[in-house]
Amino acid sequence: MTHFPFQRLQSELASLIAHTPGGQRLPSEPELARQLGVSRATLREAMRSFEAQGLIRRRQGAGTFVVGQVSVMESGLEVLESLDTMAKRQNLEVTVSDLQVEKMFADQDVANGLNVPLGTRVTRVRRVVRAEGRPVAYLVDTLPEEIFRPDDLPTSFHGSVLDYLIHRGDPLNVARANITAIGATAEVAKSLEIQRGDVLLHFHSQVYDKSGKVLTYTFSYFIPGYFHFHVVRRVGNS
Amino acid sequence: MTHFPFQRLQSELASLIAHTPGGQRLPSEPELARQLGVSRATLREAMRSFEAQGLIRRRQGAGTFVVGQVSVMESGLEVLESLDTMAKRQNLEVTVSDLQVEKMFADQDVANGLNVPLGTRVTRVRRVVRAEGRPVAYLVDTLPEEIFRPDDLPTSFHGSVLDYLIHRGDPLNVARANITAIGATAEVAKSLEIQRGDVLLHFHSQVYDKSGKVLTYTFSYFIPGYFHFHVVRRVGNS
DNA sequence: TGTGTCTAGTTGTCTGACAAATTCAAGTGT
DNA sequence: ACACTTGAATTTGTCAGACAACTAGACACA
Repeated sequence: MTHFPFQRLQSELASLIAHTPGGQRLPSEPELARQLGVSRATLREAMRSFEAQGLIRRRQGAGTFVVGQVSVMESGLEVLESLDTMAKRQNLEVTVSDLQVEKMFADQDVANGLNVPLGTRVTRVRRVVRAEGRPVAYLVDTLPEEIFRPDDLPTSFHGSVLDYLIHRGDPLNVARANITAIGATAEVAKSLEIQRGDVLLHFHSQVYDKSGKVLTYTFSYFIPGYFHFHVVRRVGNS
Repeated sequence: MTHFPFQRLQSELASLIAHTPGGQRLPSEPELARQLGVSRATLREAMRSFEAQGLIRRRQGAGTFVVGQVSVMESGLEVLESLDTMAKRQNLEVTVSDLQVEKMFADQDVANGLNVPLGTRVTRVRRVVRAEGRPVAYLVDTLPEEIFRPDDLPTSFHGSVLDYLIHRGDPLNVARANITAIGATAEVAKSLEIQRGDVLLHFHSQVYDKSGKVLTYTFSYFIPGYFHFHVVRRVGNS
């Protein structure tokens, strides 16, 4: 039952990748196919699934490389803090790239997320967070323009909307984060320099002020392995 | 730059799948390849990545089907409750299959997770949770044998270790859950009837009693889309 | 009614080939 | 000595066609 080439192949490939140091090149596809006793087409289908898991990276003309893991960022989800402060707390070097700030009008999704009428003027901030030069997270914040106007950007703005609001003294209260796992969409894949469909941890969250109004509506995409998110759960004794 | 066949193909395939009702069959591979203007080999590589996202399912000899979403289970992570009570709270029908209870000795990972010496006698409970007949979660609980012995299983035991401990009156306190996204391993893929490498939400958690002792060490794997996990985060003003 | 068989259709895999991108060393000119 | 060009070798990306394995439905038969 389990002797389909594809499944056996995945098993052996997983082992090979696990036992190969990060950054090192795998044998070429024709060579690997010969060693594992399958055709190149079948091998490539299996490779595709490992690429989607972020375990390998293929470059035409160069070869297939095993990606190694790096230092992780640890965070308890009960506390709302930016990636930047999270990184600073752990003495990790992170940089921000592809910072974009733009005006737009609320579509249905944004209107729902921010709890504002359709077509409301909003500001959208996108950024890619990198650790050790590689993209590790992609963040998209959307705020009502009355909260955050692109024009009054301080020169010190480094991309963290949350840090900016806190520093500005806004009366933040709580955030609600929805957590799931997804495959990367085209837009996200491009920003994180991965393939469409690669596995990502996804937060979809809102920050409320003390009056219950939504201040920001945020999509966060994290490449697994670089982060350790945890949460403490209390027994529900109703 | 973006006109490589594979990327354009993924885009068009995503659209096709999104616009096809759940449960319906897609055109055959030769037919689709002809329509989209690519070879069948390239089409299959793209298909593989969508299968890994759980959007389609292929059956040799039958065809390729898009999987429709079903009702979701909603849960706040701050409260520790079993999947069963979560489902009952929402009037959802869930069933348990492949329930296995076995004795074993703690390996390095279990010893760390339970904070016990290597080789300690432990009990492991595995089960697959199904909604509407399809697997949606795979749970592996590991407990010291002094806490839970396979022999004293009540006949009413339906798989939830947590419910059992609570009902027995154990002084549970809190749980700590680590959250990440992973590709399915061979074992998990088999249990959840998916492909190795398919994207999953993964919890890796410990339940503590009031004295700080670890009662259970649990691995949970959730197929995305069936669950809505959320957590409330408070602003960290130290 | 039930059962086995046949057949057309579909996915799984293989083979061989060529295109496109990368790398690196040899060569060339200044 | 140094910068640049060229070209061959290597590697991944894509293609075409073929056959095997499997499925579902139609059909004949008891």
